[in-house]
Amino acid sequence: MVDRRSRARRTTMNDVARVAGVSSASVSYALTGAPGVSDELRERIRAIANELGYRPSLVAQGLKTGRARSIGLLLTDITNPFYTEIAAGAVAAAGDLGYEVLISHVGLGQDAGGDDADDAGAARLATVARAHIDRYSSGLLLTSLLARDQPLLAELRRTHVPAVQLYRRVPGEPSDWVGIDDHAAAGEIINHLLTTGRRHIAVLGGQRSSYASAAREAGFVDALSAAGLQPANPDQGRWGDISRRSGLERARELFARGTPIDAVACGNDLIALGVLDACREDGFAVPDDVAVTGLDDMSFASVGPLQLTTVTVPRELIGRRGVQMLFRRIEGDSGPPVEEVLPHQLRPRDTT
Amino acid sequence: MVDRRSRARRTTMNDVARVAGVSSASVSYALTGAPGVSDELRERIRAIANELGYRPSLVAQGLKTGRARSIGLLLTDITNPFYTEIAAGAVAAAGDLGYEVLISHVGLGQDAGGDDADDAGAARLATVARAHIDRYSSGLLLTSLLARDQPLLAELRRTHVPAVQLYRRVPGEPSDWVGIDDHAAAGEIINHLLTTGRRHIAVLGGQRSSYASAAREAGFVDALSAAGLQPANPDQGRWGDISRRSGLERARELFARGTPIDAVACGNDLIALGVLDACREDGFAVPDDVAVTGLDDMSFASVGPLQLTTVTVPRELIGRRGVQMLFRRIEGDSGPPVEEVLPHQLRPRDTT
DNA sequence: ATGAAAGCGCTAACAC
DNA sequence: GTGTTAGCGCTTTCAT
Repeated sequence: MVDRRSRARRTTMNDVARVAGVSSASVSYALTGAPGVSDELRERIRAIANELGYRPSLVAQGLKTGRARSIGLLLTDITNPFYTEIAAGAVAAAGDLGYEVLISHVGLGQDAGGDDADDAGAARLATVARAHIDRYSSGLLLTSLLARDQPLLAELRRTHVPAVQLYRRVPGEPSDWVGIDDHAAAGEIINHLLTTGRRHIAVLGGQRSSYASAAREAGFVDALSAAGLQPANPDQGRWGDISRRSGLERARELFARGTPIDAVACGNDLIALGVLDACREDGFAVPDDVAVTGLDDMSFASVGPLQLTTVTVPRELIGRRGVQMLFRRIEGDSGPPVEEVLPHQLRPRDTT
Repeated sequence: MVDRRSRARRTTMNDVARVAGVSSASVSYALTGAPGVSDELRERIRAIANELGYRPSLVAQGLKTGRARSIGLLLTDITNPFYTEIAAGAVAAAGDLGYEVLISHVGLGQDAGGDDADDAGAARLATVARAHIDRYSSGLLLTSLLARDQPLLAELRRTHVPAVQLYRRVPGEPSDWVGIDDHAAAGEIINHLLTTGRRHIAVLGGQRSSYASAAREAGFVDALSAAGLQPANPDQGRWGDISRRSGLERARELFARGTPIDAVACGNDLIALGVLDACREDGFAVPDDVAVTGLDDMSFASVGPLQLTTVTVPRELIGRRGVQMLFRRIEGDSGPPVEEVLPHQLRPRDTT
């Protein structure tokens, strides 16, 4: 085996036991703090373990206990700063609880491609999730779930794998979730746009099968309706990926179509940045010719000359609360699903 | 045990063997594709495994083989888009090779705080690295190493844990590395600034103990010297964290000091964004009053009105190559350390 | 207070 | 071609 040759053998609990002249059970007791050894022996064993540079094998421990003492955080796109800010919060909170967070970048397929065409995305996500489970992950933090991921969530529930959804959620699944009131947030954006005199507002949302995106779209449309208006662009143009590229491409189309437009309300910040790219490309002045709004307030939404009007959400807190909710489940709480709505706030800046 | 109660028992290889009426060895052979079973039996076993929803325990596999078939990617700050773009490349490349990438956000201490004061940072990094090792990670991808992390690198070498350094590197350690020619890149920035008529150039670099930051600082200074100039700010003002906050704070100080300055050359993009924030705050026009340059070309360095002059580096490729280099080592290659210098390119944009 | 021993679920000799 | 078996390094009864 390549292994045994290339890798120096680890110091094991048995090595420690041998040197200390005790059984491995005593070593286990001593090191884990369990009762069963005298303080004196405990100290002696600790010293020897230390001396030998012993570190317990988390793999053996995991196999024995069935738990890895780690939680998995699945990121659809690690390149999206909004989610990495959530991740930072999650890691900090888990650290406080003595757990590790192992992050996976799911990649391709999820936020890309058509709305339903990509079962590949669902499959990939499920594969990554199962890999964490097969490593005996104590629980899963899921971001960016789409309707098509419902079977995965159901599987997790059936197999009693603790999981909480962050930000996005699959409707109808009895699962814990932390996020914001997307419908309200979107409404506030529209009202702000209305207040500043905009009337020809195009809507560039996320994926139709994303609950959050759908809620935002509805929030945009409803607020517009309340003012006797409707989006300046047709329904099918309103859905797409929540990426900068998609924002750019859809804005180009929108501008090329020549429909009169004085604002673009985007489903998230990334889309809005793409729209800003398109404005620059096509020579539209923001906000004079056209206003642009985002939603999320990721940190790069406001940098120097770039000052996107958006809705800020407590990113770190989402991560922290998610971890705490997950912990309840890991510890055995089997109460009804908790859905926690965190506060958001409109951030008017320079693009409106 | 909370475990066994709350979690349905997994289907094991033994379950499959029992149902198939064969030994677990045959199941193992059948499923791993090893010889030792007839095609017929193999198929039957596969079908049953499938039927039962059997998935091998990666933990048991790991304990047995000593390898987890996963690689660990340590990110100092998952919130820094430059590194997440590298991460995306690494994940893609590892996927091609049938490995998983488990990402850790090291957090606090690393890129924050003083230069040496924070041994806490080194300790935290080492802890995270060891956690991966104790999970039998096949190898480690390390980013953002500082001089103080040399002991960790030495430990990895001693214990034969394959590791490659991405972008930053600890000098003097015989370890694989992929990155760019920092000194040259910094020089090109200065020459560009000089060409556009700037003469009072302040330098806002990264940490003194970061090899890359030091090389860049030297590149800045050397290019300035070649033109008979020197940085407009004193040496001690040139070092700091590679964060937006640090850029903002140091720029404020710089501007407050009142030294005549017509350009700020930053050690990376994040610092430059902070400087841009300060310019906006203090009413400095960019580039008319002052030019600002970055280094890295992370994707958010150019968005709509934000068009930072910087040096672009092949981010995804760094991740990909890193994984490939790591693989050589995992497969047993024990040749001399490889240092791969990837191309970079000046990207003049609107801040100069 | 301490030790012996039985697994956790898998792989890899080694028998047959 | 197929089965038996001995661990991998731990935790945890159960004896002593």
